[in-house]
Amino acid sequence: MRTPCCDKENINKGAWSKQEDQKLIDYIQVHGEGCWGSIPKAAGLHRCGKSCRLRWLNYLRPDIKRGIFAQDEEDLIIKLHALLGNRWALIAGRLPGRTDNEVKNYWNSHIRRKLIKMGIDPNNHKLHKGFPSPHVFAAGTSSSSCDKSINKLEINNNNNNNNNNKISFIKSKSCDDEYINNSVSLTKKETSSLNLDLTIALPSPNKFVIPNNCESRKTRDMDIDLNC
DNA sequence: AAACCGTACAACCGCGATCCA
DNA sequence: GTGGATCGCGGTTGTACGGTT
Repeated sequence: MRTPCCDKENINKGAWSKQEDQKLIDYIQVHGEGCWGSIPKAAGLHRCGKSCRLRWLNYLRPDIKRGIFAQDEEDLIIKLHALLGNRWALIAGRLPGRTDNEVKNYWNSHIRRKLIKMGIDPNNHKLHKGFPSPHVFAAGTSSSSCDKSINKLEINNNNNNNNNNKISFIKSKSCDDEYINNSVSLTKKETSSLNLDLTIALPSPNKFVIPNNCESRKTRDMDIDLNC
């Protein structure tokens, strides 16, 4: 049984006041981030450290870009989600000034709905079978051809050999065809000719395993560079 | 004008990973 | 090697707000 992260008795919850925000900002400006457990007491806040961390990282940090997402940001989120699944922190790491919480919210409130409207299952980026007019989202919006539309991307590392890592683009065959798992296996070199330009740095072979369900967190420190 | 509904987003919660004594 | 503390993440909830009936 874990002990609670904070004493529930004396702890504020819910929306932060301006005064609380200012206290946290002032403290971090002087002492820097980190040691979240001790920050509330030191800053004179009746909040738990976890709440302070969240407030700072998701809202108060000076480098946070607020406001609506640009089209290219949205495209990138879709691409990265196809690649990484619900790894919001990793996705947000590729969007300067955006937080994982913000990306996650934007996905759930905007993109998810949009994909569903387009007949695409947001969970696996596949077209729903029998969807009347599959306006497949383009993996790169610059792509005008449906043939280039990539609906799912899988990475397999079957034999723990970096050189043999295969990146499989599950793509729709054409705009009019029913959706088919038309798996195209490409080596890393071959991907350079696609709109989705991927270079993947592998920290170690056994970290480069993305399970099909993308649930495992064992790959959280995988370093992926996308140049889109 | 009031009630209802849907959306957006801030914040919380629980859990696994990591750190450190 | 072990266990508690802390961190970081993703899922979920709560609520404010705008639009519709």
